[in-house]
Amino acid sequence: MKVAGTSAPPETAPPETAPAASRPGLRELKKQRTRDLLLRSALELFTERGYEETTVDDIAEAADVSQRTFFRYFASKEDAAFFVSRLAESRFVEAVHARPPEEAPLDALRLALAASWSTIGEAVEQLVPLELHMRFYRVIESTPALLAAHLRRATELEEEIARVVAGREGLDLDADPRPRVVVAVFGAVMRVTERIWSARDDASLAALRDLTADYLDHVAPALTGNWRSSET
Amino acid sequence: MKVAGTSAPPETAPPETAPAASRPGLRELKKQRTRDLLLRSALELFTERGYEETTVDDIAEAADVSQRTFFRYFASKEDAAFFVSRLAESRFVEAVHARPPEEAPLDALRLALAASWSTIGEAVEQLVPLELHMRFYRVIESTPALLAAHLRRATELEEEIARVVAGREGLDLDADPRPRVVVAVFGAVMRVTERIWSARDDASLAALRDLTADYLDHVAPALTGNWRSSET
DNA sequence: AGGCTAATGACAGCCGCTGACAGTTGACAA
DNA sequence: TTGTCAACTGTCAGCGGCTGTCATTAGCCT
Repeated sequence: MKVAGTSAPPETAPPETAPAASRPGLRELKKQRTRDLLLRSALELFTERGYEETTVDDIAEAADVSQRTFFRYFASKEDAAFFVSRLAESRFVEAVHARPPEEAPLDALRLALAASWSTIGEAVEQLVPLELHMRFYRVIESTPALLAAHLRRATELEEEIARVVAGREGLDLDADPRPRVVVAVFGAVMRVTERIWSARDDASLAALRDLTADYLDHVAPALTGNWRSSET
Repeated sequence: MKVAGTSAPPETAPPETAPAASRPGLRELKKQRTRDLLLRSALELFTERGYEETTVDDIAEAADVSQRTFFRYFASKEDAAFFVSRLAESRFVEAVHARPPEEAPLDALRLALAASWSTIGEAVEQLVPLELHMRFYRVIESTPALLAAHLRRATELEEEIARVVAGREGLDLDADPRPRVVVAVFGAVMRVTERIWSARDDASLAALRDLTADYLDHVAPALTGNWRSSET
């Protein structure tokens, strides 16, 4: 039986890193460096050997710290794996917020996505090479445990976005099914796209962007009646 | 690093149980009983104490076998948790297969679902009390690790159904995005429904059935333009 | 009855993860 | 500068999920 720890685990983002901006300080700098090093070491090992084949000890050793220290920076091995993704997702959420409220919900989501690609790319690059992050997506798709975690995180993100959409439209999220339904549909198409993309050769962000745009165009036609009477 | 075992793990369904039908035999009978007992013990403990709070040792002890034996029947703790779900899902897949090919894809999925509820209920009851299975759904929704696994399994199921849909329509699954898109949309609505349902009081199968039907009616309206100009 | 083989239990060990404790090292004031 | 405090870290021990190994048990078949 696992009990809730008395100490505060990092979970998603270390809250104590906040005052770093005011005045870095040698201590904060070292922490930042250790975390970045752990992060890069982890992603590199994951993409080279595979996620399951990489032990936390391997990562810690690559970053010259103890295994215990790894777990002081990341709540779990999985937490480290999705650290960069969290950044990217928050950019998308911001983009949705920024959409003018007169746009229809599904359009707003599409346009927010289109607008945030470059921002996402830049944000990722601050942390790790963009190409490394993109390659890691293939590891996610091909590793059951990671894919499962990815999907769960995706639904959490969808809930957050559904709240934004409901707010835009002035609706009660629990009374009206439509916000969650549109967002779920949007998310579903995104995940189908990710999957197809990760199975292909071109692992670039541009390829993902284009494929996503293409698939989103097929949502409406795919839902209407008889496919055989209309052209592809 | 985990290595692939030399022995064959059960994974999803024990393949050696196949010849049981020809002539049960005392051996097969005992195996069946042990597996059923492990399954029920697991689900009961999961719903009573929670999934994380139940160790495999607890389950094994409740079924009077060693922990090692548990892992001979189920590939993992998670595998046991979803054993019943697998049964239910296979019934749904069969129902999709049975739909007349002239129905539009989304209609076929809806009608297959509507047609399979009772079949699913019966199939589940063969294995464990239906009410136990329904209660366990709430555990799934409230346990991150289980929810993640559930979502991953759901996407695998969607891939299978997408193949069926593509077959019905005579399309190449990898060339035409529409089969995967409809199925993904359908699945997305299903998961939203499950979530809402599990948060409510009425944990009955009938409640899930009605809620699902209701939400599926909202798919088309939710995707079209301006919500404020049309009624809820 | 006796041999064959599947099923089981007992044991050891890996890996993810956590609590506890002690040692080290920046931060900050006297 | 120096001393104190708090933060960061390493070490160690231990739990739970999971697997390989091997000896033992128990159904099956002649």
